Amino acid sequence: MHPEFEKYLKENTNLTPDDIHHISSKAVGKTLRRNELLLQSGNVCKQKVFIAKGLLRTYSIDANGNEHILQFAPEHSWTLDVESYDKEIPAETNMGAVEPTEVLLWHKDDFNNLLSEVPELNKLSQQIISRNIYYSRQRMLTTLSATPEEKYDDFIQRFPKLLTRLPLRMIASYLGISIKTLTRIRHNQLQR
Amino acid sequence: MHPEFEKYLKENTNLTPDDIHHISSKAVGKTLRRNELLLQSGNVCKQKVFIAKGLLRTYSIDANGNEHILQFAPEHSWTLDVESYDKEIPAETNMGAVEPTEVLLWHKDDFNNLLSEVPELNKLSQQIISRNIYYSRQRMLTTLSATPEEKYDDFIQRFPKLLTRLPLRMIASYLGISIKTLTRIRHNQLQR
DNA sequence: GAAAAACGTGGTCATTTGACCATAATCAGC
DNA sequence: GCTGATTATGGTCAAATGACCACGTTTTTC
Repeated sequence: MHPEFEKYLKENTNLTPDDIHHISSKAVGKTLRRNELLLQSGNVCKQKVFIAKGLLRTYSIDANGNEHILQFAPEHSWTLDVESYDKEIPAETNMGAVEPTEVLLWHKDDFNNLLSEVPELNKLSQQIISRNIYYSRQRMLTTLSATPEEKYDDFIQRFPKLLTRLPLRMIASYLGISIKTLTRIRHNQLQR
Repeated sequence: MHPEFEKYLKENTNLTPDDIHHISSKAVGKTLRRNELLLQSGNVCKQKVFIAKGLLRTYSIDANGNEHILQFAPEHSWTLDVESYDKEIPAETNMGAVEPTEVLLWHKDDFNNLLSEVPELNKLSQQIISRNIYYSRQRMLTTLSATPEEKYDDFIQRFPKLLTRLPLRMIASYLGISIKTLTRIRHNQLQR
């Protein structure tokens, strides 16, 4: 049904084939073109999103029109605007495709049913939440303590596969530094 | 038994007096002097912490000896090093008292038992986790997008009561700006 | 495959920021 | 209440950073 997703579950959980099909059967697939939005600021995030292929980003736009990227979600990861999803309030962020992307979507009600029907899915879900918490903390610490160059190096270490798929300005936006600073760093690193 | 804590639960949950006493009975109280550490980097965080009175901070020290503050936890809030607590691995952060502080501590096993025995406590716990997630996101966004002055103003708005209890250098450390920048901002704001 | 859009880099310059130091005021602890 | 430690502020200066602009290259898109 959704082969990439089933492969992901097979590799990352102890779910039975039956459960996998059950979960999979509640999902709706969607294809996004480059730059297409999956969630627009002001709308409520009503779905859990699994990225089967491609790359999404979550970002917000400030008063000066500058984008600030909160998250990248590549294939085999999940994303959503938690607060909007939980509280059913308008999102303050946008979610868009960095490159052509295929996602699976579950409506909140369906997913909640699955969570109570399938304990192993619940466990996976908790794991993902935990990992996000740990990483957010780490990211905050890096943001507070590292120099721009250290942030960039950390990014490369952590997301080596994203490096070539993202325009530099998005990396800069994710790291909270200007693109000028980033090209300067790259320039200096080439010298060595 | 622990009047501040019981007051907190009475005001913030629907727990029955019996449950409240039950939860309270598993807690151990501890008094911290100013600057005393509750958790030291390298040790495992084995307890959930409720602050009955006073103010804790969670911070890490970087290679240059600079402190970076991840969290302030004033009275009637909870804290812990999540990753260390969950995985039972050494913490990379310190937790110390900013001012004389009284805390309640629950050992992990005891707290887990309480969570399964008392559904309403579980609900509270989930709420607290959710709020932390929402706030972390917001903080990251502010950190990425705001000017130092905006960060400071945001801090005042969000934690008006902490302003007078914290040395400026800790606010600067929390905001990720130098104390020099902070005094400059304050100087400018006085002029107006 | 051609036109248009997006991208990475570099130059210049003004501004912001931080490091270091000194000083006066305030606070903590006995 | 006194003493020593901590704190907030300000000066100076160097370095880092960002805004703006231009240009050549690469990538999209139709």
